[in-house]
Amino acid sequence: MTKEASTKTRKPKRGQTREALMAAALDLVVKKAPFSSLSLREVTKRAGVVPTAFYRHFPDMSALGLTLLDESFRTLRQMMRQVRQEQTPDENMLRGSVETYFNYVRENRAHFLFVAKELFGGTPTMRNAIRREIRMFTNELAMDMARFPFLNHFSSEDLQMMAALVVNNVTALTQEMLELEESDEFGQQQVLIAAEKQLRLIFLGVTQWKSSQPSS
Amino acid sequence: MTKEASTKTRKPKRGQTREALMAAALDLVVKKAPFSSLSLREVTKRAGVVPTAFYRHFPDMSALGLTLLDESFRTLRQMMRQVRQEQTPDENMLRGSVETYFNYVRENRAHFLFVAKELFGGTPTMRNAIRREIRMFTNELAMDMARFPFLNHFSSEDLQMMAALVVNNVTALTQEMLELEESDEFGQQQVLIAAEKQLRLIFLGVTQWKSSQPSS
DNA sequence: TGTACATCAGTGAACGCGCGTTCACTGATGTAC
DNA sequence: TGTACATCAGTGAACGCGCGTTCACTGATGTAC
Repeated sequence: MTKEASTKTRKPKRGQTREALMAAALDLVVKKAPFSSLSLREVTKRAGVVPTAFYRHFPDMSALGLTLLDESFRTLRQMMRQVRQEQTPDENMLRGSVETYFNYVRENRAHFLFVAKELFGGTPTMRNAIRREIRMFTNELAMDMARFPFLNHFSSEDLQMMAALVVNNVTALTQEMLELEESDEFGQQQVLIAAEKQLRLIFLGVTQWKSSQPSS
Repeated sequence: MTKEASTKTRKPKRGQTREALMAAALDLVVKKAPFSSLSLREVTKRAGVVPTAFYRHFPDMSALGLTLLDESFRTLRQMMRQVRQEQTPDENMLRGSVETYFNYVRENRAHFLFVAKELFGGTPTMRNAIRREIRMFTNELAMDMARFPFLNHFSSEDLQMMAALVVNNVTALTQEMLELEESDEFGQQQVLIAAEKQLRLIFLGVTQWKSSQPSS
């Protein structure tokens, strides 16, 4: 009984080693190798603690990985919702969204690199978790599209297909952007311009699709 | 002098362990982990030779990797050229090419899995080699497109952009297909249908782009 | 054709190393009364 | 407020293991004459 009441003044200082471990792992992913090939010992070394300290915070490396994954997508989801709510569905929306998104990628380079490297190289658990998130984005985008008058007469299969097309391309362009040096401003600008053009072309395809398949 | 003439009856039996090593590595990539996380010892164990035998054929694992990469792309390039030469640029071409390509992916699952997993997780050397190949496909596709009357008035930047759009999507769909179980015929069929639709939509976008930007 | 020799592919023992994980420990922080 | 105790985060030694690589070796295959 007293135990339940005694949680008043707890947890103020906890968790800073935990954060150091997560930061160390992310850091190593950026400048060395995919997360799945990092060793527990090198992560703790970079975090400045002894290897055994790791177990005070995570049962094993894969738990750390899933925590990083969660962290990566939590803020991304938030950002995406914001982008989609603020905009109206025309070409200005397109330019604005693309810029907002790629700025976010640049500001969260480490997290995106982490995800990109695990998308194919990670454990099955990791890969499935990432694919689930991407599928979720695709579904949300399809649902958003369904709300727009000039799109809402498409079948849900067609909307899914279009959303997938957009997400596939943005994913590919994100990977392309991550492959560039952080300092390569010109290259990054090029990717951004290409992204806008490609999405504009898809947008045109969608309007044309509308007239060639007026209803489903 | 006699030495040069003496190469008559050489090399008939050589190289079968070398091939066993390559097959073993590919095999492990399919059912276990990305190539970059395989150990020399497990590759030799699966190939049925002692670890030191490895050095008779490759200086190290990364040399084996680059050989596998070369093998993966050599046959793919060949197939792609054939596809592109046989077809005419209309919607039938699209359906036929997509089917031919994805059949090839299914028949060469191991090689594609190998490449997909290294595309982000591999060493910088490996990643660059893969990206160079993909860029080459994009360039060839852009050049092919330039030869068609209804496309040849676009700027080369626009053609590149369109080709990149196609290649990005096919790459993403290939990864999606590889993520499915080999036995999941239904899922594979779905990806194929989605691929056709998406490319058709891009095709429509291209015709529309033509009229909205009549010349560059 | 027969013999002596060179080349080559695969062997097996041995090395030092970084790995994940266990354990008993220490000292700091929080809690009860 | 002061004291006795519990909880907790980090330590450091130790373990057995798989790793890449070295080395001297063996026996088979190919070559010269």
